[in-house]
Amino acid sequence: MSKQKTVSPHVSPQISECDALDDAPNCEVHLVHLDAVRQIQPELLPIEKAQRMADFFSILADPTRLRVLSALAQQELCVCDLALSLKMGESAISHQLRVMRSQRILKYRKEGRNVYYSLVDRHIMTLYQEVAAHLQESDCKDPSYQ
Amino acid sequence: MSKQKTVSPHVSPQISECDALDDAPNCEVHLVHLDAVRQIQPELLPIEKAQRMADFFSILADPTRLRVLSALAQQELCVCDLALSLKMGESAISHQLRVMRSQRILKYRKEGRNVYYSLVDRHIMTLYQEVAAHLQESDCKDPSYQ
DNA sequence: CAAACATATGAATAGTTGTTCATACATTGA
DNA sequence: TCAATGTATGAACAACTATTCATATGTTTG
Repeated sequence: MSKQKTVSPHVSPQISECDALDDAPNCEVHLVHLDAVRQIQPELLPIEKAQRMADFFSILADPTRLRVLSALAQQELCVCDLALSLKMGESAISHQLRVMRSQRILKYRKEGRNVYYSLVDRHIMTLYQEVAAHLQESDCKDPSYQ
Repeated sequence: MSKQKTVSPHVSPQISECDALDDAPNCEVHLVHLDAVRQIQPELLPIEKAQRMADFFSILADPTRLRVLSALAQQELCVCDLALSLKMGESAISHQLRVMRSQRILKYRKEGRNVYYSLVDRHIMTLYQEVAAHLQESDCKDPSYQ
């Protein structure tokens, strides 16, 4: 994660001459809604924060990791338990566990030659369940929500 | 999205001879916790569902899309407004809007030659805020939660 | 100590993603 | 109708991701 991509490497030429937005109202923009653009500006998620949030969501954007989480939501398990449960190689699982460890989603505990993983907290599961509910809804195409 | 990757194309050879897990307790596994593996099995997120959830989280796993959402959380905006706000090309924005439209996160409304986008509902923003809170917490490294 | 085992890690590969460029489509106004 | 404008889209490219294989590290047991 934390893809460290060059932050906006190419600003589009279409707007590059107009980047002094905050203090240059004499900008030669054609027909856009400058008032609206200025209004939302202060609440706009800054790039750095957006990147951190995206990194976090990226963790959950993988079916293998979600399945691991669904297993660990029930009880702590070691790598080979998880590999057997998901019918995947232990190396693949270990790699994914490291990803989740690095974002403080999982913690681990060594006991002999086994390493037992578990969830850091239930926060993730709340998200997990909310999205499950959301998907259920949109499957039913029920427009009555909100 | 919906990467249509071949569902578990290569089962690891380490466990391939042991895939009749549910009804073959005479499996020659070495030291794993077979009882635990069996316990969690019924609650394990199935691959297909995991894939759909992952697709959904993928939408939120991009800083540009998160920034677009933070803008549209305030008011509906047309493509060029968003492009100007984020200082990005209109094509890039349009591509991202399509992604979010396809997952029913955004809806749009045409008015003349402008297309105004807005959030389908506030559900997404709830997730957004929960993750923001989570990141705040883990920044502070406060272990008192849960 | 050596062998077996559990896990971790690095390199390599195939697949996916996001932006750009070029272009097409649709709407408006002259 | 033609030119200008706003948006959409396809192809191409670079960057990133997840799995696999091979190997390394550390632990237990004989």
